[in-house]
Amino acid sequence: MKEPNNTRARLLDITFEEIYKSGYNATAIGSILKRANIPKGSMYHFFDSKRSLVLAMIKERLYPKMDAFFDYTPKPDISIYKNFEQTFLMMSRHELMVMYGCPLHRLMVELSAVDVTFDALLLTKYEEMLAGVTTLLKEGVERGEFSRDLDPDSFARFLISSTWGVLSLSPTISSSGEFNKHTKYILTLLTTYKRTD
Amino acid sequence: MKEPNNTRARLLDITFEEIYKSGYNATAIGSILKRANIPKGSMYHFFDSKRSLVLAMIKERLYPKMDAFFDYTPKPDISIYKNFEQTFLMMSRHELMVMYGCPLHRLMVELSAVDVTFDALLLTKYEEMLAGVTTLLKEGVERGEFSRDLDPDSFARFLISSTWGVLSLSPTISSSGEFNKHTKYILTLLTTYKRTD
DNA sequence: ATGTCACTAGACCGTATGGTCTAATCAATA
DNA sequence: TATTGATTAGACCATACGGTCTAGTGACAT
Repeated sequence: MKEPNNTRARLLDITFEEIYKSGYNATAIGSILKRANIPKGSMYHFFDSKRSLVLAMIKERLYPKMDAFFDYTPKPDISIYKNFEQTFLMMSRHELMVMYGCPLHRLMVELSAVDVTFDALLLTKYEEMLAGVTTLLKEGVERGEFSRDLDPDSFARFLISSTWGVLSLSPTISSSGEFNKHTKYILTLLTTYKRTD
Repeated sequence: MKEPNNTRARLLDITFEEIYKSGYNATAIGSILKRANIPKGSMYHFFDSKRSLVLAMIKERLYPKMDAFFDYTPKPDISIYKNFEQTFLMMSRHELMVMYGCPLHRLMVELSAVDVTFDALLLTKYEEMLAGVTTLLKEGVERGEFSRDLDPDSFARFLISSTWGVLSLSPTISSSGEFNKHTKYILTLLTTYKRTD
């Protein structure tokens, strides 16, 4: 029996890395193939274009990674505030994230305005993240941890976009320390909505 | 007398627009020339490469525009808080900004990690902005408007990067309304540091 | 009138890139 | 052993792009 063919998998792995680091347009298909030691024929056997290779990479690598990383389920034994705190801590320890920013964001910025298919695909995940963060905040309000003045949806948008903002300055400016200060401000703002009565 | 030759100026104008909308790599030099109705020879008479054309555009168009737009001088008759509020209001009314984000940020994200010359040039302007916002916040602390707990430098970084973050989501997500909510959060956080004693 | 110099004009070139095509492998099955 | 179907291999092609080159053109100075 032929041993499991890992060409497609390796191709997706390396495509993820290259696109993450250099972006879509700046990454030549040839450089991916060279690094992966995979001939062109193989690639065009599995995918019919660079676009569909990257589309598959997004679905089969990027999204699973994000799903494994973020957990939007409110934990009964932990305050929602603490929950956010922990997630930010995890992010700050994720070297790639601090170094290259959020891969979803990078692709959105580069491709959303240009390609409808990418646009739709990437937006879906953004909305999923948004819904997740919103859920957590809603739960916080319902638990009475936060005041009803807190608008979960709009705060979630602020939280995500501002965090993408700092991360997008990497690697030029942003460092782990920079990110931690950012976290502090977000959490301070969140504290503003804590109920004290 | 020959009437003033505006070829170079027009070239820079259109280069600004095209690069702003599509980014550096995605903008072909040919498309700029076509739109401007300028032959290649003219362009290569004034500039020796695409890079130096864009470098000149940054210095002679982008930066002057930013200088004309932002004013970091603390006004004696207006509170620093009000000052920020007004600047955010101006930004929200700037359609291009809300639509395409901050051109400086876009170029930084695309080019900083790649090209040292761009990196240095763009970073300089970022640091200038940062210094400007920091100055305003420092003045606020010195006036006693804000508490000494406010760290001007780090808050300025947060303010800029988070604002770039929302703007970077345009045109897909961000709209004027979105931006206003962002402003609200930033100002709320700033209010946190207001001295009340 | 003529020469000069800044600028215009666009054909042309080399390279990089995405994508195609055909021939070889090779494991599984008949 | 022969056949088949999936996969590998890489030469090859078309195009787009940045950049070069040479020949004009026209205003101004002499």
